[in-house]
Amino acid sequence: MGRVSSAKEQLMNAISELIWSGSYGSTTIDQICEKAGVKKGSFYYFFDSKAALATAALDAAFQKKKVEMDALFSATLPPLDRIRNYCNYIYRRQAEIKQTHGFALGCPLFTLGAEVSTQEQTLRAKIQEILEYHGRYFESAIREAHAAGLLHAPDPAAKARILRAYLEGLLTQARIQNDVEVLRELSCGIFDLLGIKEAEPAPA
Amino acid sequence: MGRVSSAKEQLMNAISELIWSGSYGSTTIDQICEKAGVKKGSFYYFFDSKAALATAALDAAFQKKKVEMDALFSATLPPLDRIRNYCNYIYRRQAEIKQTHGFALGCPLFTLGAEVSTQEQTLRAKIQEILEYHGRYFESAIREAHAAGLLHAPDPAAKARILRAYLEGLLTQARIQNDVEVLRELSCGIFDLLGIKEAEPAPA
DNA sequence: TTTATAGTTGACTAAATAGTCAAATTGTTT
DNA sequence: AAACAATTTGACTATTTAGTCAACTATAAA
Repeated sequence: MGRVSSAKEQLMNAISELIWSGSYGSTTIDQICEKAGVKKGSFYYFFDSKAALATAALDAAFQKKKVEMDALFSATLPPLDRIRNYCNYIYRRQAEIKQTHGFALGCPLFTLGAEVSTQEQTLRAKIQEILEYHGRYFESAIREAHAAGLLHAPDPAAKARILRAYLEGLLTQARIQNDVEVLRELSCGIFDLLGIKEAEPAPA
Repeated sequence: MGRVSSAKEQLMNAISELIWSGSYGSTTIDQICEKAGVKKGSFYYFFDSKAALATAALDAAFQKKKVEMDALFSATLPPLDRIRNYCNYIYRRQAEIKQTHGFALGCPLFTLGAEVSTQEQTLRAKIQEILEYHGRYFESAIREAHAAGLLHAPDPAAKARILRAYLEGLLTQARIQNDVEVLRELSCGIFDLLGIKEAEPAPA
């Protein structure tokens, strides 16, 4: 009952875009509302603050992303292929972003986390939660690869953390240098870290 | 002639602290001035903008840091010891920061770079310059280690980039999780990436 | 078609923020 | 000690920003 609205979704999309292409601190509520085509009164009808909206937006974005991740890390694939898949996916995606936005934007979660982690604790907690979730895809693939004797990783969780540090570091380098090409090294480095020889770089 | 002043230095120290412990976007000129014990008029007497001050501050901070870096990567040390040195230094330093600030702050350059790279191009350029400079310490150590047959790295520059991506990724993880302990894995991961077996974690 | 409910609007206030400037002050040089 | 140049100051303006609210509107259900 009552009228229905897409304002919530509009606002979440708007803040995601603005933070990713700029930063959390530099996006104002007015900007968000304008981009969303929603008046400020409606903003405050749905959300208490910018931080609350951002938190909700992260959740919503991850629900969408999860579908893609599940496909890339599908259990039907050999475990190392899942990781390779994901590396290539990241390169392609960032190249696409650079094409459309003019900037290599890196990982929205990690960038935002680095910015707000000392200031917005609920946001920080949400980001940490999602990042950990991402880690599980790696952990599972590594565990399976280890069991299959494809590599030596007695502590898959630790290995996954290392891999993700490298991955996020490289993505952030891409953002800072505004250069997607640094991501060509992604899969090489990952397989280096896994102790596996793998010559071919990401396809162009 | 005329009077002398420490306001410039005060302002540079203040903005460095504030950005590191918070973020670029959330530190205001008023805050900077207050922390520096300097009136806003003086701020604008010395600097055109927050971005200009930040750029100057990065330069100044790096001049100081360089002395430490030169010592840690001293040519008198075996090349792999330099890298191990630096890893341990980072862990100790971050632990110290967490002690005094209550937060693991990570790398100020990387965090700032991630935040502003799409918005403040002169800042971005300066950050990139300094980060590249840091990379040279690694590159040189790796080249020397390779020449000495301590590891296999035919492209030391590429290897250095990979190492630094991992290093910065891990530091940023420490910031996001507000947990220094993730840095225990730093040297293990680094030596993994270098293709060297090394069991012992960072000392407590 | 009424009614209750969910959502929208714009006009408003208060506070924070960036940026300016003429006058005052202080240290250096002669 | 006079003159000069470098720095400081506080009081100012203009803008941006967050946040509020009562009146209004659309829709689903009764």
